[in-house]
Amino acid sequence: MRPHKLPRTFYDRADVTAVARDLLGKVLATHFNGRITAGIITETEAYNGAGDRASHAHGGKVTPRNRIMYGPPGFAYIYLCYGIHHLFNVVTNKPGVAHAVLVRALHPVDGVELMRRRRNSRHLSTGGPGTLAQALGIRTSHNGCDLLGDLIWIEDRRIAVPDAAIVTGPRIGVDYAGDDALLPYRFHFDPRILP
DNA sequence: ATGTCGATTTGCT
DNA sequence: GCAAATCGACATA
Repeated sequence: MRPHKLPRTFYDRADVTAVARDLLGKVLATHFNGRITAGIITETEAYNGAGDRASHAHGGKVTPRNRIMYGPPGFAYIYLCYGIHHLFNVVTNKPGVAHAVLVRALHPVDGVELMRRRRNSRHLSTGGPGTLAQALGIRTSHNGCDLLGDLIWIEDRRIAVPDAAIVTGPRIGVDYAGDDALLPYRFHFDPRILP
């Protein structure tokens, strides 16, 4: 059975926090050099574009780095953080509206051995935004990748995450954003509830 | 041209 | 618990 990729309409929504919540339980997959690695999304954060002081697009500013966020929904925004970590985001909403969802953590399901090798670590950890990108082989060169293409996609495997299992809270590492740092834009759940 | 800081992780003290 | 790693964006000169 071919992967059931999320349609463009999934990403083309006005409420970026709704997309962030609905991404929990979906499966993020990469297919590089004939090898597939994938994991269930367990943690996300919404970034609400121009009006959000924590967003790279705050105030509507455009740079070579963040311009992909202003494009159509369903594309990958990948940037380098602290000079080292490749952070993976999903662009949402209409062109011109720079909404994005940061994928912060995964529960590995496919290609676990390859993920471990990429991490070059004894323990496979995909519990942070930088480590999950490394485990999936995602790099800044994949910035702008179409999530309905064959390199990186997100699929629906009908894994239900009940509202009661979801914890909502303020985003991580955005203390500089003033009041916006307090917004409940972070969504996560404990992967131990999974079958 | 130079300096500071960031949507972080790791290893060493 | 702290600092190194190290690049893009921005402020200051």
